[in-house]
Amino acid sequence: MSGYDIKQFAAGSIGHFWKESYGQIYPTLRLLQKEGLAIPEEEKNNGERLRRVFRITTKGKTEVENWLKDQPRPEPARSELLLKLFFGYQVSPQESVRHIEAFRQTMQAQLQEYQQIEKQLEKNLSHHPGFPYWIMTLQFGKYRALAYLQWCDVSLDLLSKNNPKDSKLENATKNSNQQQSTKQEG
Amino acid sequence: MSGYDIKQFAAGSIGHFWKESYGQIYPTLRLLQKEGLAIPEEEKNNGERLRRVFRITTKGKTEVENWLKDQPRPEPARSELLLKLFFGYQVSPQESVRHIEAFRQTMQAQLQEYQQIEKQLEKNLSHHPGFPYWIMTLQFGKYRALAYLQWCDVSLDLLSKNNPKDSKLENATKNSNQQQSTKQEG
DNA sequence: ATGAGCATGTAACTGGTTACATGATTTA
DNA sequence: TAAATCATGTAACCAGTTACATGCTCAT
Repeated sequence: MSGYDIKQFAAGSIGHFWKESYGQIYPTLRLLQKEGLAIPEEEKNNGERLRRVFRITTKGKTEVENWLKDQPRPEPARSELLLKLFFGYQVSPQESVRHIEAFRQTMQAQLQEYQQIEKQLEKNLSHHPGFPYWIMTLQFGKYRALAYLQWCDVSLDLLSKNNPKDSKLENATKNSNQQQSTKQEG
Repeated sequence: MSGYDIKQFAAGSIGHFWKESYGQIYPTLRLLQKEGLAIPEEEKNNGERLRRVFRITTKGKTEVENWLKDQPRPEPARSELLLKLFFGYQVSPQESVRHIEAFRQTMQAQLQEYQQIEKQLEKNLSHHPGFPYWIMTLQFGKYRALAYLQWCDVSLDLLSKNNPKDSKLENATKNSNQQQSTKQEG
């Protein structure tokens, strides 16, 4: 693939749990070449656009396999949302409510996206050997999104109990599209 | 607080979703001082150890409040676990099973830790205005851990169906402490 | 012709970790 | 007396993003 291809592929497949920028991809491609893990194909320059396509070497493949077997590093825990909620008592509770509601919407959107991708996958690639693995990564996102949605509900509840002044007002005033049930099929 | 204090406090409170290193803390403290957001107290040097204690200014406090109100940035999505699982079909399925089992253990440990912290909090700080906010951040971790545990179960199931050769062998051979039920009270 | 998309890349910067250097005090 | 912990900090490095520069091609 070319650097551009890699970016496109990543965005359309692993995009919901991994992103790469060109500033990372192009220099890395050079590095892989220098280390003999990838080789450039003959540049298809004749008439067409310049495209620097790389191909993985056998050395590169074994390197990938070893990397796949290595224990993955844990995700660095850094949630700005939780950080702001932790100190939320220092400002009005509405501020925390706002954060959680925004987060809730993001999760709801994510969940729907996952469900759509899953349908597409099932329709088009259910016989690919990668299929169960791809489904797993999607399920991961779905389980997480559902859990977060539930958490949003109990947290909003907790905050409104803690700050009963606006709870009636808010319910009457707002277009309550966050009042939807969280219960869904896994 | 001093830089050391901040590190200690962070580890013991927001530690499960935010970490800071000295390499970050000490230079930042200087920066805050230069910007008038924090001022150093008189150094308690007399007889005792050198301690550079800082205090927040009123300007600093309003800055904090504004920051608390600002929408938190979304967490950068980068899961090495999912990345390795996504390409898992390129190596033996046992490799993916290993990753998931390791992850499962981590989540189980995390869940227990959260539950312990929650008990401690309830015992000692249930009347602090911050209490509901701190509970919320803990609940976040609990909901997530439970969801991940469920995901581990269905994923291990999926992989063993997909690769039925070892499923019987494995079940008989291993000390199956991962066979525990995931069902727990939220 | 104008803008979207194809395609390459670099430079500056930001955020953050790790390793190191130093030395006092407390505890086993 | 050895190790843990208190306490300060810096330098080097690593990972990663953002903004920029360039220019072609294709569809409207």
